[in-house]
Order: sequence, then structure tokens, then C-alpha cells
Amino acid sequence: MKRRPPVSIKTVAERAGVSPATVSNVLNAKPSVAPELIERVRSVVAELGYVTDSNASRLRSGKHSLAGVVVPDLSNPMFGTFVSTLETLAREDGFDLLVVSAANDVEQEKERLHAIRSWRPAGLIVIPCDGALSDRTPPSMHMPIVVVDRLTDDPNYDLIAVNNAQSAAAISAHLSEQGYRSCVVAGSMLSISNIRERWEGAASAAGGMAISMVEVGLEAKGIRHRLYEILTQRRPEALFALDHITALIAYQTMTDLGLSVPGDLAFACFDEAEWMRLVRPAITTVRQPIEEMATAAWQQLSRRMGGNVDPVRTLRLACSVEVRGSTLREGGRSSTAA
Amino acid sequence: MKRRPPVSIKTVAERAGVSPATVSNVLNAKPSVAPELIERVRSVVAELGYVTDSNASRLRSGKHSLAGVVVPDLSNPMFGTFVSTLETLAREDGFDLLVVSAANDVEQEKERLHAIRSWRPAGLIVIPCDGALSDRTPPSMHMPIVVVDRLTDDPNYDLIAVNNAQSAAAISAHLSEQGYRSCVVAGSMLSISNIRERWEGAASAAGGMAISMVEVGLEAKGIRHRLYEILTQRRPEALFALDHITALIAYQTMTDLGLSVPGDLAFACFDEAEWMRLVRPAITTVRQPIEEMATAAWQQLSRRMGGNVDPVRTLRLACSVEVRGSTLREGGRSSTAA
DNA sequence: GTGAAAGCGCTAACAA
DNA sequence: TTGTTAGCGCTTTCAC
Repeated sequence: MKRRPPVSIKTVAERAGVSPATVSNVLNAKPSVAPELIERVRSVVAELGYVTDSNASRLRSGKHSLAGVVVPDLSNPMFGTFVSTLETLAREDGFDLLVVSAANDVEQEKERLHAIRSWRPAGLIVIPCDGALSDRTPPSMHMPIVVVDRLTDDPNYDLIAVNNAQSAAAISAHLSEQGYRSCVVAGSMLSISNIRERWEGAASAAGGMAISMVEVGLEAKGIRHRLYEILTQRRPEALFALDHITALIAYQTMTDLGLSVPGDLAFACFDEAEWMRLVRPAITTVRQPIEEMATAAWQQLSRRMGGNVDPVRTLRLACSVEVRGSTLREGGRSSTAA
Repeated sequence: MKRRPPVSIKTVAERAGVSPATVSNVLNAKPSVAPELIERVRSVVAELGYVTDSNASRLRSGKHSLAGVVVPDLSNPMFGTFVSTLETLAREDGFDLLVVSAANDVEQEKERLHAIRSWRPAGLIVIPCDGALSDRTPPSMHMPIVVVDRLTDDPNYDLIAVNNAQSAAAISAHLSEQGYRSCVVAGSMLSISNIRERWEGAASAAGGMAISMVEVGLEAKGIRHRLYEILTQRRPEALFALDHITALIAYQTMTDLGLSVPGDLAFACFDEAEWMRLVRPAITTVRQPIEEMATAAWQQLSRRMGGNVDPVRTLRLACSVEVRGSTLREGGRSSTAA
């Protein structure tokens, strides 16, 4: 292991035969430095592999270049993609990202939200575990926050979300049109706003189709149990899963039970994942515009960090509804609609 | 938006009628503070929602509580899970994690590796994009680094990886035993050490089966093109995909071409993903122990950050080989082996 | 155009 | 037991 005494701006200054202030001026591209000194400093910097300490710099200048991101669960590829996209955008603006995940646990989220403040980020992008965010962000949270994906009880934050209700309604209407007469809608918890909005949207557009909601929770075991009950006892003509984990376990359970889709029942999901296009028939889904959400979130945070104090703003992005074989009555064809 | 003047340790001190040093002592649980003052300070801290500035603290005390993680691509759930696990472990040790992804791009990785130093992390866990890591970590990188998943050209770092060769050999031997007489092995690039090790392992255990390697690259379009060629022109009796993205596109292509598995050809993968158990027949895979890798990596980094200077160490963890329907000759049964 | 000095928030060392 | 002082690495201000 290589270990050497840390190199600071002083080390560089001495070695270049200039003052620390000059080194700082060179590194921050201040106009009034002699070309010769710039050259000299640059070469010492390269030689020593010196990198400015962002924090000491922030401490003195007050200029932050760190933003925080809090997501419910990094092992969900949806959130991974979200963070990835954010990171690219942040880099372009000279920011680094402190990413933390809350393991889908409100307590952990609270703890993380608190801990992240000790790094003094200039702002935060949060996908909250559930709606009761205000408990976790006391007024002493002195930084702009943009909430993504889920509504919260706190009206003080900008929000970027999707049109959950309309998209779910489109699925519901589609199922009804296809002639299915009963539909169970399964989702983690109605206390998560997007699940609630999706259910309400689906319910509103069911037409003649009997529709009902089942909350399955967030834990695999419980979800499996509930879905098994639904599939063996209630036997609806259609199943609509409102989130990825529910969809995954629902499909597993249907496969285990030997149920055929859409012969035995139709199947649709909110949240698209790779496997939904790999299985046969492919699965009808609502696809969320994750990259767009990330872009909108960063733009808004960027504005706020720049000092913008416009009234709090809510942005709803449109999803695309992908109708595929899993919900089509025999003889139907698949298509894509907005 | 809530904006108030930042609260520092001085604000707390004044408000509690004590000196900043006393506040510091209370917050760091130093033994010699009067219970009464502890109480007073605590209540002001709570009232103001004060949180210590970790960086100012580090600046003075020299104690770091930040570690960096560099992964090739966060939208890959494997890496997401890896980071998630690390995060939990780091928290337990009082560390926060600065996570950056390199978008599978060597240049970006280099840039990120450089930029991350400006945050002065106490150490780094890196899953490198490819083997030429030494270009990107000059000797001035004064911190312990643990490399995960992929070998590099730099012998100065601890390494946590899996037994790629043995596991791939197990798949190859299995295919051969099942009676397949030709196998194409497809993977991103042989310049990535684990792909190389997997190919070598597979080749070594092919027995009488004709086996050949195709590098398909990292970009979806190119991968698709190469696989289409393989499947339409070479028509091997078995296909073994060495990484997740190749596996995904291979399966899509096979589906698009209407090829049946294992009837038209057998299919196996290295790297397990959810969908591989959802499709029918389920797919034979090598499952990597991601959580174990994360745990081992953190333990090692933790040791190094604690000052340990033992010789560089390489750890190889075992994968589990999951034999499923996609490689079984008609009438065979599925099983699990180490 | 350059450098000396002050000070950002914090804590270690020491004085009271 | 508590407060004072100094200084971590940096940038800003202001002499020079």
C-alpha cells in the first residue's frame, strides 16, 4: 500500500516557489497571474498529483459543489438508472453526488436524511419512502429539496412526478374494453402516494369491470402470501400490479401455479422492467420516463441552488402505456399508445 | 423554500451560554462535561437542528468518515445491490459513502477517480471498467484501495473476486455432459479480466464439445448485431453468455428469431438476474455472491483504513451454479450444485 | 501581478 | 470542569 504525507496547497506553493494564494489563483483560473507562473504551478500540481480539497475550499469560499440524493432502494434498477442519469447531469454542472439509500425503511430514511446534512450539500433530491416526509425534514434543513416520484405531506418542496392516475386509468380502460369482467389491483401500500394515485386512476376508469384493491406490503414473503391467496381464491379475470416488486412476485406465483397468461387471467404492470418484454407473451406495462424525471429534478434543483425563490412547483410527466400480449384477448394485436 | 442563516457550533455555543469547545465536547461525548451542561447543549442542538460539519471536523481532527465507491454502471442491479450492501456496512462503522459510476467508460472512470480525491475519502472501493487501472490511479492516490470483481494490472491493491474460471468450467462441463457438441461463448470483452477468466475456464472444461469465443462489446447495438450473426449463421448447439447485458440481448434475439430453448439450442449465463428464473424454461446460471463480495470488500478496506499494512491480499469467493431447464436435454431434471 | 494575513467551522492542546 | 488559543487547507482581501 502506498502511503505518503498528504500534499496540500502549501506543499505545491513551496515547491513552485510561490505563495499559496498564487497557487489558488492558478487553480481557479483567476485572470491576473503571469503565464510563466501558471506554467510553473501547473507542472508542480501535475508532478505531485495535487487535487484541491473541495471541503476546505467550500469552508472558505462558501461555494458548495456537492448535492445529495436519497432513494428508497438502490438495488431497484429504476432508482439506479435515476441516480446514474442525475450523476451525469450533476457532473456537467461541476457537482458531485452523495448518494444514500434508505432500504425502503422510514426510520433509516430519517437517519440518512439527518446524517447527510453533516456533509453540507448545496441541495437534495429525494425519492421518499412514504408520504410523511415532513417528520424527517425539520425546518432546520436549510437547503433546497426536490422531491421526486411520490407526493408528500410537505407542501414546501418542489415535486417531479408522473401522471399516475391517467396512466393507470388507461390500463384499466384497456382491460375493460378487452372484456375482462373482474380485476384485482395489487400494490405495496396506499400510504405511498403513487400507489394511491394509481389505484384511484384504475378504479375511475374500470367501466363495467369489477375492480378491487389489495395492499400487499413491501416484504417479499408477505407479498407472495397475499398474491397466492388472490390467485387461488379470488381468481379475477385480470391482475394489475402497481409496482415492480409486486409485479415480479405476481408473475412468479402465476408461473408456479401453472396459470397461463392471458388465457387464465390477464396481467398488466405499472413500472417497466427488462423481463416484461422477455417473457412470452410480453407484458402490458406503464413505462415511466425515468431519465426525464432525473433531468427535470436536476434542472429544478439547479435553479434553486442558484438562488431561485419562485413558488414551489409541481411537474407531472407523461408515461407511455405499452399494450402487449399479456392483456390481449385471443386474436388481438399489440400496440403502443401515449 | 425555507432559507435561514446557517447554524454553526458558535451559534449553538452562544445560545447555550457555553464555549464552542464545550459544545464540541458534548457532541463527541468527551467524559469531562457537567451533566447540566450536557443537557443544556443537547437541548439547544435539538432546537436549532444543528449537525456537525463533518468536513470542518475532519480538517481539524484528521479523522475521516467518508469512503468512496466507484462502480462501472449503477443501472446494473448487480452493482446497485453491491453498493446497497456496502452502504449498510459503512453506516455501522460510522462512514458515509460517496458513490460514483463510470458509465462503463474508461475515460469517465479516470475522471471520476480523480475528482473523488477532492473529497478526501479515507479509502476507495473500486470495480474497475477494465484491467488498465494503474493509468488511472497514480502513486499520488494516497489512500487504501480495494479492487472488486475484476483483476487489474496494478499489483498494489487488495482484490476481492469470484472463482470465475472454475464456475465457467462447471457450466462448460455440464453442457458437454448433456451431449451438446458445439458451444459459442459470448462476452463483452476479453480485456475485462473476469470475462477472460470465464472464457478460459469454459474452454478448459469443454471436453469433446467444440467451443469458441466471440467478443460482442459493451454497446447494445453491436451486441445485438453479433448475436444475430451467431444465431443465424453459426447455429451452435449451445450458447453461453458471460455477462448480464450479453445474456439479456441474446435471449431477446433468440426470442425474436423464434428459436426454442433448449430445443433449438441450449442457453446458459454467467451473472444471475431475476428474469432468468421467470422465463420458461428457466435459465441455467452462475450466481455471484454479491453481498459476500461487498462484505469482504468493506472488511478489508476497513482494516486498511485502520492502518493495517499487511501484504496485498487476494480473495476468491465461490459462486453457485444453478442448473435449470435451459440447458437440459429433454427428460432431464434441474438441480443446484456448488 | 504577487503575497501576507485573516477567517470559514471545527477540535486538540493547554491554561485557567 | 470549562474556556482560550491555535491551526487544519483553503480563498479572499488588501497591501505591496
